[in-house]
Amino acid sequence: MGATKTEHFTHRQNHLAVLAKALGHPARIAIMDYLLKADACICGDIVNELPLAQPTVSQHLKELKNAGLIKGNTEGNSICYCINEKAFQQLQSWFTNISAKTAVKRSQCCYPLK
Amino acid sequence: MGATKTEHFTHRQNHLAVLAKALGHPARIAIMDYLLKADACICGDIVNELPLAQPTVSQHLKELKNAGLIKGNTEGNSICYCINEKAFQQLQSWFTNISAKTAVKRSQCCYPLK
DNA sequence: AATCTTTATCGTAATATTGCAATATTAAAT
DNA sequence: ATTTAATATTGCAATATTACGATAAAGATT
Repeated sequence: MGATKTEHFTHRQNHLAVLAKALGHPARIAIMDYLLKADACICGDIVNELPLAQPTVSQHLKELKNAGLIKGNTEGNSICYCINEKAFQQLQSWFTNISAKTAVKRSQCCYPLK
Repeated sequence: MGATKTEHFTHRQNHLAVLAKALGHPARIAIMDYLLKADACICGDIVNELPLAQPTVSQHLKELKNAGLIKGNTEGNSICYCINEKAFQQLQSWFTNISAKTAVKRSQCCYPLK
């Protein structure tokens, strides 16, 4: 026991979970924030922006990259990172779907007068 | 070591991470899917819908509830669940923000000809 | 070539998550 | 009051994550 039973779920469910899981750490949210804040992609100084040791940041970047949320481009001896729009579109379309559906049943759901 | 260093990040970053983390498991995506699929909130039969033992499902529901993503309403000896729209709006607005910003710099970012 | 800079990997300790059997709890039904 | 049904909690084993020091790798600089 202990390992997630991915085989019981759909490919889509597993994929959404992988994306969400990758964003499920404040350091990785902070990385995304930083990539967004900048006007262009970020080359090199992500480590200095975070309150974590370099190996830890490297590990977080790797996880975001494995999930497909960011792209990295070697530029000399440093690496330029930016957000991978496509992965975010998948998440966003799911959220849009949820918002649309919950809006429909908002009034009738869960806390009726009874 | 081993524990997430939440104190180094902003409240907003930690909160977004909590929401994303709660969605970072296929069983919990499946629960959300099921709550969405139904026309109204779901009373009672979530356990039967998932390929996991009852205590495991109960635990996943608890995590979604703790994160604020779903609401549970006791109805006799069963519980009615539905999605908490507000929590999703926070995530969605973040994603919308990301999409808008990445669209702007799409062409200039990360894989220049060079 | 030696050195510096940047990023990755290894190893490891601390902590968290996942899953479930067993058991408890709570309310309905008999 | 017992029994039944639905959900929660406890306890525990297996596995995963987090963090970082030490070290490696790869390109830039001198």
